Amino acid sequence: MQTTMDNGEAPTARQAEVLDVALRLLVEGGDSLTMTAVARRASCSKETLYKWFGDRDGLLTATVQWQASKVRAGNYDRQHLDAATLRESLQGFAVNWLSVISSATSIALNRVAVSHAGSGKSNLGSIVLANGRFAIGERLKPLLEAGKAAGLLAFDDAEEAFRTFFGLVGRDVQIRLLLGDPLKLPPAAIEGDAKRAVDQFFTLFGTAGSRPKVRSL
Amino acid sequence: MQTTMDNGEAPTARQAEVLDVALRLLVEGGDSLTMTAVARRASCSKETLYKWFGDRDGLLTATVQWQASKVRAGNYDRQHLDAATLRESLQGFAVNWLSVISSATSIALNRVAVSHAGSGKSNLGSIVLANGRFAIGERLKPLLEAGKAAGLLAFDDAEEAFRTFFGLVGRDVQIRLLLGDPLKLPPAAIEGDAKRAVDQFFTLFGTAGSRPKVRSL
DNA sequence: TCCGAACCGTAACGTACGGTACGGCAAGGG
DNA sequence: CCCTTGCCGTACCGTACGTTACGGTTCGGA
Repeated sequence: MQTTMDNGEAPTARQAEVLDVALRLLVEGGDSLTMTAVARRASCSKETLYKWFGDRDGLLTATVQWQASKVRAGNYDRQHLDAATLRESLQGFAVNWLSVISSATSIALNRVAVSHAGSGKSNLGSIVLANGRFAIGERLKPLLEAGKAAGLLAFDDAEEAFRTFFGLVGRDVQIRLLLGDPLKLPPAAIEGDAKRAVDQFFTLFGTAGSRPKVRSL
Repeated sequence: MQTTMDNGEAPTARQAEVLDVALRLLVEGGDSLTMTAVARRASCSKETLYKWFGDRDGLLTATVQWQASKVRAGNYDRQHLDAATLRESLQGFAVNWLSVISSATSIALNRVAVSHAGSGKSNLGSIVLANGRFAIGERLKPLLEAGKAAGLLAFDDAEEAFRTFFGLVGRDVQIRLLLGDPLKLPPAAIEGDAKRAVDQFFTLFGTAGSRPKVRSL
């Protein structure tokens, strides 16, 4: 018999319950996710954990994918694109991204994925990368291309433009949080940062018709 | 008796040898740094390790500080500052920073620091942050202030300007590398990224007299 | 020459945790 | 009613590793 979750099947309600417990333990402290702790907190037996997830890495992988499946947001594809809606969409992306990377869950998940990328004993890093950095890239690039097609943006390579946007939005936030900096990002700060980043992005890549009134902060 | 390295004293030659071994093990794989492995590779006894560093965390801390002490670069403080030298200095910073964060040593160190920041059992995160992100900030801000005083840059808050510079230079590089993305940054790419980042920075914060001829990439 | 300090090498201890085995219980199906 | 299936709870095993202990060697200084 093989484990229940080796493939891409959705977890059952009970399994989701277990994964939520795992997520909570991960947030509480990187290494407090032991099989025994999960079993106790989820009121299930270790035998069940091993049947469902194979081993500890399997549980970790399923947990990361479980969280990823919860975060996935809708794409921004509009028919009508003018400067205002483009700006608004970009700001929405920035707010969403900053909210995600500053959340306790994301920080915990990225920490464990970074650790495992170092030990090379699983591909948690790839999973987090695919559902974080690359997922948002793939969702944002069509918007950038649309902006370019509408004459609102000017760039050669959408990937490069996105990477600059990524840098303007995230700056030093993620690495500081991962390293334990007690940085606080209340909603107001996120909103302000997103607006500044989008302004700066338009300063760099906007065409004459789409420039902000006020220059960078 | 207390451990030899509880304070800020410089390690002896023999201790430096041990710390280099620890560094090498850290690079080889996050969790391959065991006390036994260090002792064997450094041809020293575990007893000595414990006498010198107290415990495993002490050894880790000393290792991180040892690496930090090797990286420290000179400040860029010139008397004469024109647009060209400012640009050159910023580019130097960017090249240096990208080289550091893409080095195997830095990646390994940041990984272990991130892990420990999650477990909260030591302050490796603070140390890495202080010698990385914040050290470069403190070294760069005087340069930015000088640029502002010389009428070459315009910004309200040097810290905010620096954070934008940080984002433009690093973009997604550090998180991708930490998560195991097989991203290659050959010297030519670093040079190109640094130039692009500085160009963009001048587009955002440069005054009329210091703007680049070519707009962003 | 003798002594002690520093250090090497190795053996040993304690523990935490991943993984397995097994007994018991409840539910559903023949 | 009985058998199977799935699961809980717990006890257990093996191992890896941090930490300690100890015997043996080198070396400098009295």
